Amino acid sequence: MEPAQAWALAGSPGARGPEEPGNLPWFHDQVVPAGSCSSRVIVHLDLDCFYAQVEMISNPELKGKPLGVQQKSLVVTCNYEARELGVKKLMNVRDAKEKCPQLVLVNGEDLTRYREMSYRVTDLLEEFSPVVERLGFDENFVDITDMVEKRLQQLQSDELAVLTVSGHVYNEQPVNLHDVLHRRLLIGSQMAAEMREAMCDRLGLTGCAGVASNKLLAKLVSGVFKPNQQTVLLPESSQHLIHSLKHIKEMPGIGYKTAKRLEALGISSVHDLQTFSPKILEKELGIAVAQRIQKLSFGEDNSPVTPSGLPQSFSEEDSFKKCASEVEAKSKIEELLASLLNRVCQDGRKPHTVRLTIRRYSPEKHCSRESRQCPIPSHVIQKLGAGNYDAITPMVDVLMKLFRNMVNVKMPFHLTLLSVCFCNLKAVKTAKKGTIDYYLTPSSSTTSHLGKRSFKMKDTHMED
DNA sequence: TGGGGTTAT
DNA sequence: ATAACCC
Repeated sequence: MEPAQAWALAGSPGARGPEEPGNLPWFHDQVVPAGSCSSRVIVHLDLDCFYAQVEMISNPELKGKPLGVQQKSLVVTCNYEARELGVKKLMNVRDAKEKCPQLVLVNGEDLTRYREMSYRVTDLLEEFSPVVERLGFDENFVDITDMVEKRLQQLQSDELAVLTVSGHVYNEQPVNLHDVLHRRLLIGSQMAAEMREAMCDRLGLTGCAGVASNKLLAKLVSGVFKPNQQTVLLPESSQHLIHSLKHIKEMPGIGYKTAKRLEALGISSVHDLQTFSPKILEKELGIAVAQRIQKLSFGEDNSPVTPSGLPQSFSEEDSFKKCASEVEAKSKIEELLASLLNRVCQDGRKPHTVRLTIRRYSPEKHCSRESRQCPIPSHVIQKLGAGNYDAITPMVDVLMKLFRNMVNVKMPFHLTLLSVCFCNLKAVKTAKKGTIDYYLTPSSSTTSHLGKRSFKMKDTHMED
């Protein structure tokens, strides 16, 4: 944990800082009436090399050694010991071994344990505020505006005077305790520290946090001090933060494609994007993208933290060098399906749509995927859940129809990826107590709903 | 380049 | 159904 920073008190009487407004007495509330300003406090939490951390928890003997997590021929992530020896994320296994012959590799193609730990993190954060948005398996946004406001109201004026930051302040900007926005962000930094401490104490995980007034800035600032540290951004430093990006591709929300198109327009820096003609940008990218990314370039992002809740889809995929026959494809699809049925069973909800995705081999060309989807026949949906053994054969039949719809099996083909996705998940009707349905519904008594992420109990005798 | 996810069109 | 984005 970082030591309390000396400049946390830089806004005390006598210290420099932004000029005090008028003749306001110390700690007099500012002109912005409570509750009437729409400024938010957002925290972004980002676990350190998440897969590697999970592996080190699974097998503590790996701790202290350079560790990489391998999927196929890639080291998808690695711990900090490995990074110090030159291993990078998404590095080829051959290059990684060459750089670091002592590198220990574990296979990370099965995401089950990562997914489970990921949801434990989200669940923990939801104890602080229900407004938690997941981003991948290892990042979460939390909107703590309301909690911060409540804590500030509780504070007495003598406590306000000694309010301190937890962790770093971006750009070493002095804190002004007279500024209500600063006060709120400091409380936010303390709550972020509490979240990180809870993650460490209860799950054994370390990570970074960023606290700012919107998602974009919180995410950008969370990565400033790594690993296992946190940073708060005060509003006066937001321009400094966004201009610290060396290229617009580093802006979250500007991906590979958009960056390429912007580059074709001569836009490569944040400043280029800020000053580019909005009209021309709208014509090139469409009004929606143009307006959104140009706002991003100023550090403006009004997108809400959208609670993720339960997942919208479950998918499993496998990539390989070559799949060129229908029987081969069928056996791979059966494998993917077996794992998926287990997951769907545990979730408790039922998918109403299934999708099959393939990637065809093509030399050089950027890999594009094709997919076909269809409703799951209702009689198959009903077979989902219990042992789901009766569901597998009809599901494979459905999937092979989708397969033959995409791939002409009478012609030679060469696939490099297969993926099966269950989506359009619907809650299983829960029969009301006392009704006829309650006593006739077969699955309701084996479903346990302990909070949001319910699960199916393993076959146990049914009482009650 | 893996094995996932989301939203917009 | 695809394309873009995120990790």
